[in-house]
Amino acid sequence: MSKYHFNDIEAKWQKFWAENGTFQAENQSDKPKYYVLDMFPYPSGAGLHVGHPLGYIASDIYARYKRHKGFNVLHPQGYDSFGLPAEQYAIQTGQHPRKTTQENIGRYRVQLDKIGFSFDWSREVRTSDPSYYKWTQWIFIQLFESWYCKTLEKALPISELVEVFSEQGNESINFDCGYDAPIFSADEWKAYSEEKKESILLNYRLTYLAETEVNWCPELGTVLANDEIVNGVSERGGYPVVRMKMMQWSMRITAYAQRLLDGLDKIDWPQSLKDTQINWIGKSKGALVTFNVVRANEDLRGAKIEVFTTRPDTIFGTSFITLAPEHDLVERLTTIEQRFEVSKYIEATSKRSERERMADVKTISGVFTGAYAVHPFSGEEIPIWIGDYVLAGYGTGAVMSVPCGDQRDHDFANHFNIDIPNIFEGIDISEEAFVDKDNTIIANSDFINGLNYEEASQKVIEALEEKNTGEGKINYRLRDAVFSRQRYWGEPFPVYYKDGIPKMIAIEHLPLTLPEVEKYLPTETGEPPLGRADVWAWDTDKNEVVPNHKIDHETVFPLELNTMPGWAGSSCYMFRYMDPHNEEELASKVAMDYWENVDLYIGGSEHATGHLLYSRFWVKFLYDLGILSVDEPFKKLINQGMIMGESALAYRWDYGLEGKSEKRIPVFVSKHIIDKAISEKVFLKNVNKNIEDLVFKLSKNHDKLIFSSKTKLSHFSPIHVDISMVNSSNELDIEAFKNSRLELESAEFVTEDDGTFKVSREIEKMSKSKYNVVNPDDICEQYGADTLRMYEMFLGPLEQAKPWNTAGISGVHSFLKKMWKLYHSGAKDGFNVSNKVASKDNLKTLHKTIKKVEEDIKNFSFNTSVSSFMIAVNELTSQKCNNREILEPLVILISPYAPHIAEELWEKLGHKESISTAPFPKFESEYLVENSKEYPISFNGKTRFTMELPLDMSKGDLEAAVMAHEKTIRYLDGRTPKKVIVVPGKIINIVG
RNA sequence: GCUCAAGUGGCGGAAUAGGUAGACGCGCUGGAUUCAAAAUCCAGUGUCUUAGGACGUGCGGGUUCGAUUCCCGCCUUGAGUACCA
Repeated sequence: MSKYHFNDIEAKWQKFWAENGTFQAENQSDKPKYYVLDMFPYPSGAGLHVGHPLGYIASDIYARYKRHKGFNVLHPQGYDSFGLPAEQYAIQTGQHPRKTTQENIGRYRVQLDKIGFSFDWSREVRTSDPSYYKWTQWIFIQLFESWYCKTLEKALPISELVEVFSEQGNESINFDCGYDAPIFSADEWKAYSEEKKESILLNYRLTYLAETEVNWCPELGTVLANDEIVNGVSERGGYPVVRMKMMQWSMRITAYAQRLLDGLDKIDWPQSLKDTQINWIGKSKGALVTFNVVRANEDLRGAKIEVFTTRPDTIFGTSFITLAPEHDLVERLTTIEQRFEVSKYIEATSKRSERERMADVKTISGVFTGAYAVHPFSGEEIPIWIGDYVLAGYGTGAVMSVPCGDQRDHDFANHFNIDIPNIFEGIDISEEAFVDKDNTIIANSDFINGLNYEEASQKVIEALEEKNTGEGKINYRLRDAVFSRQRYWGEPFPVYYKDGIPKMIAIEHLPLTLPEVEKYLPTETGEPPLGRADVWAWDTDKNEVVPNHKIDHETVFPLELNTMPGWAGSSCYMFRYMDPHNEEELASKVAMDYWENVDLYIGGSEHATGHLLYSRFWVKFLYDLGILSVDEPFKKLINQGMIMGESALAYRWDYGLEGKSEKRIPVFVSKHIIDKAISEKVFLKNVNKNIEDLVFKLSKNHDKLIFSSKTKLSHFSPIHVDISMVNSSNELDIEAFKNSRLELESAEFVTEDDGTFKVSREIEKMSKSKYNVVNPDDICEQYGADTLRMYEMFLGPLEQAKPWNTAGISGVHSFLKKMWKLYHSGAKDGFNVSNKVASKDNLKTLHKTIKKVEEDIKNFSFNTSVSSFMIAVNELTSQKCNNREILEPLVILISPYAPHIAEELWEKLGHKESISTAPFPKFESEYLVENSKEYPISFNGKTRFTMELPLDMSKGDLEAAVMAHEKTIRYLDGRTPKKVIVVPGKIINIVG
């Protein structure tokens, strides 16, 4: 009987698919389209581990399934190949990031190919290719040439805005995007200098250059967007981040805040991910209230402070106003008497890093400005304070403090002995603020007494608008996204500067390719790495890049030195796949109209507030421009869970040995001995004889190893051990471990009585530094790609995080061997499939499996369909089934999961074409209700009658069958049930 | 603190419009085959048991003929978010 030689089979079919372009998608077809996409990988130097392909396997199964169902499937893959790791490697080694990136891509491709994905590689994109980033630059220019009209709620060409300005000024323009434009007339506009016009327009553009407060990471030498910061440190590397002002390009994503929220209703994404985006956008409804300043510094009288509040109903509880330390008015507002205190306070707060400020939310700090503002309704004078609990970046950077209704205001007022007026009916606010707005009845508040939150808020807003001292306002937490990075390995901006005004390079001259530099570090003067390029100036006559020394500010101008952030290249790549070689357009209209958007997108949830938000923003923008016919990039999204590594830890005795590292012998103690010492509180040397020997050895080296009844796990340091040195019983290969690192050569090991050394296990993220990485290449080599694919699915639900456990793979592997055998048993020399008519049992097994597998694929419940395959093959084996009628559809069923073995068997079954588009088998319910059997029907413990019921009848059919006997079924008290639910042998539900 | 998700054998996990709990796999036990091993195959495997059953899906209640599933209150774990006025 021929054996299952998976290595040969897999190599054969991978070659076949590549040579025949089996998975190349056509941009025109009579078939319906389906677009399946993975989040493309960043090709890191470490290569793939078994966790990376999880999502790719799932999407591949779905793509292959859809091909069987008669769809024209687009399933491309590419590389997100600009980014920090390659650049940092370049800084360390001097190697060009292009080179290392290319090498890494090469390694990725080999690894991916071994797993047998049905990617259409003819459509591959790389974000660092000039032919690709040409279109990233092109989109940037489109954004620059557009502004967002709030009246129409869409982006419009900036040229139309210029027309309006020169015809009627800007008074009628509804912009409302964080820029208070000074009003000008048409005549004034025409009289402005070119420079002035440009600087005004810059405030309207969807990408704009502005002095913004940014998150500067000194270690990385670059600014970071909000989503690139986690817990106050950089996401990559965990370096501190400080806030500072810099001239930066920004993306006006805030213009799209509402549409980004609304769009979530139309797309099929996990609710948790939608929640994350909703939270990030952070819409809140409230009011803008203007307080007039009185009793301030002489020259500031009559100034206005705007505050944003979500609780306009509590306006009569305002007993002070608090400004963020960074607020514009702070310096000018402060009275002479308070000037010293205030500047001291501002200096102290500015020194604190973002992280310190976040970590230390309990400490209340602030300072009085000496100034007062007047309450818009009561006319009372209210003190103006400064406090760092008010954030400059949210709302207006100033709040009306209502200590009775907000805990932070309450704490602040208590701390500084400020009045806490009570405006709530029957509520005691002496201890803490009353924040429950749903149960609020307002009191002591003039015209809103007795009203609830809803009514009072509305009345206050009406009154504010009437008095022209405020208005209803919706505020968003979302900030505009900083788009400049002071890095080398990213897309260059297609921008040059003429008299300090940014100008776009004409589209026909793109791409503007990344210049060569000698070093990848910032310049000595603190400019970004592109400041080192010698050939980085734009000649507006020749329309090309020329050496810097030719800059004359007449026809040759300096180019932008920043590059674009990582998310620039990933925001629209899904459209480039539709027509990746098009040199005239991002993709042809025909291709984009045909493929529309991604039907199924699979990737990690860590991109919730980055890529997945920015991508939606750019797509909505391109939709406004009429370039795209869809305004969401991804119809359905699935977040695959992470596959975790199972780290092995050996415990090193460290207690009481601090500071003696130079002469210390590392001593490792087996896990069970430690556990025993801890749980039984025994002296360790009583546990195991070889500890005494060890103590003796150590004492010669003037160290002492003391285990006592007070031994704790924290007295040991867990050291990561390479998982290849540990067997499935958690026993360490001591020799291999000793030889793995120089400092372990002399190490001593306290072993179990049987001489073994046990490690403990911990589930952690897979990473090289934890020595817990499992390489898919090894698995493919040992078990085959089909086994890897099925096992990764079998591990558990797709969305769930789960540990990798190589031990379990044998079950899936032996299933494939059994599957192979099904087609080969009985004949000495190989393939043995008969044309006999299949038995009822055979057909039952087949159709049961078709039903289950198709349901599972539709529900993305791939783990359970692997179980169904196993059951099917076991049943067919014991039925001695080798009928073509059964085995041919069976191999199609399994081909999305295990495509190589399926192709091989398909060929052996006599087919010339690839199995990939063979029609998916049809489920016939008749085969499942063929057999029937006598069942006793009983309820309330008593047998009532027996009736003949089909073995695998659906629940509904069973019910119907019993309903026919309805009259004979009675409760013990004689009532007749309305509905009877039955499973074979038992009545299980009587409703009546 | 807030939001969300999840707690089922030794392990990964099945099963929810409420209806035979523990599918399937790993592991373990016994057997066949083998000089032996690997591989393969067969049987068993939630707990207790007086062998008839009894008890079992984090804990405590509730609804129901019936609850892993629904409701209320806890506990635990994980994820996200965090002075957002």
